[in-house]
Amino acid sequence: MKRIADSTVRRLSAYLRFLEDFEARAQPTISSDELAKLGGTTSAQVRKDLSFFGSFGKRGLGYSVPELAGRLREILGLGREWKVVIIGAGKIGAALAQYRGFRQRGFTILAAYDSNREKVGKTLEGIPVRDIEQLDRDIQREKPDIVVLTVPGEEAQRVLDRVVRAGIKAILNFAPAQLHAPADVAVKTVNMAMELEGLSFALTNRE
Amino acid sequence: MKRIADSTVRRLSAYLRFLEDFEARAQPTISSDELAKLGGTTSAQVRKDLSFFGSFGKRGLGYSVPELAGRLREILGLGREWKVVIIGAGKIGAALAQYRGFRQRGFTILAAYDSNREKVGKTLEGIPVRDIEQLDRDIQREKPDIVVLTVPGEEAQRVLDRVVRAGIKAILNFAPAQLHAPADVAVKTVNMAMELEGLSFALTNRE
DNA sequence: TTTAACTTGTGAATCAATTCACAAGCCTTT
DNA sequence: AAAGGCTTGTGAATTGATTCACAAGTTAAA
Repeated sequence: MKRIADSTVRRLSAYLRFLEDFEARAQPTISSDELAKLGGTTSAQVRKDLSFFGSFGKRGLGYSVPELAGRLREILGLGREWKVVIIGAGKIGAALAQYRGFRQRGFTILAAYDSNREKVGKTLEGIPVRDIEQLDRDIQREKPDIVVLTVPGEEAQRVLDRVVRAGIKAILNFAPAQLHAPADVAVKTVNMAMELEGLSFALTNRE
Repeated sequence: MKRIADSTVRRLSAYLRFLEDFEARAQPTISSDELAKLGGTTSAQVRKDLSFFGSFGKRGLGYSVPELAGRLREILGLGREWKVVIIGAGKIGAALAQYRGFRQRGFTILAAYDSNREKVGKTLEGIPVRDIEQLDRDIQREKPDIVVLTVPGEEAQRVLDRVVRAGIKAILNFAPAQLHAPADVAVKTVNMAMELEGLSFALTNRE
């Protein structure tokens, strides 16, 4: 299969969100133009994005809302449960642990890990906090699919190396660090400082 | 000035991070190739990124670390203080309020706002939580530069419209919603669900 | 001085993403 | 059954980003 651009996947994700709204309101069909308006893009872009995966629409009519939603869930791999562990039981870890969007989309948080003995044994928004020491063992046993990193920047690469060695293939990183991973491991980084500096740049360089 | 791509600005931000490490270690110069390796890109990319803003290096030698760091701070608009308010004093708001990276880079959090009377009057990690009702008045008086949105998705657009009307030109959005704003308003959205679905896609569509 | 080893800055070339534009298909009305 | 109004799917064209490749400048050593 041809390599799909990251930007395309993000848009598919957005389309699915809109489709779910329409599903809830029982609207039967939607056109590429409607999806485009909602997503701030163009109808050609919407059709091109979908065309990488097949042709799901009816000329003259548009797309069946439930059918397209189903297809997108399939494409995005949302038909199954993904098991997630959070490493770092700080404020960000806590915020993520209570985030409903996780569960809603089939992401189950198994546990959080921390090295702080104060936190271990307690729960974080109902999720057990375990000792980081048992991480490797637990990965063997529970086979999580995704690791969310909310550790300090200095530790992020070390933890990443460790979970990659244990077989993890997908990482969502909130640590402010540039991480390096093998090509077969998907890493997404959310870097607040970078976003803020993007805004600072935009405010500074206005024509 | 020619339009600078978002990806370029993000890389500049990354380069600055590396330069600060080198500054701390008092290394006097650095080459585009070293920066590239750290940032997971190529030396040509580094030089091209910088070339949009001038020529800061010395052939045969590389870049003076403190000079280039200074230039990048200038380009990114980090020479001044940016005033930030957080709207939504929930878990994510709390996580952001305590995030040290903010202050470190000259972003001062003035206040958090919430509609929940329970929270108003208290503090969030040392930051006062104010009634959302006084937001417009406070924006007039304190003139914040950046608004961070951590409200529920359904409310995000309404709050955005409101702060835009009050004159805000930069918004960092954590609500899972597609926001629409006038062209002269910079909006950056951090959408956890989208990142997770990106990982789900990557795990699903592995060749 | 001359030479060798580096490294920048930048047009040109390539690669990638987006937009255009239109034939082809579907539905409704007459 | 024909016409009119929509809307898709997709090659082609365009626009944008990245990579190539090399002249030109710098330093250090001989």
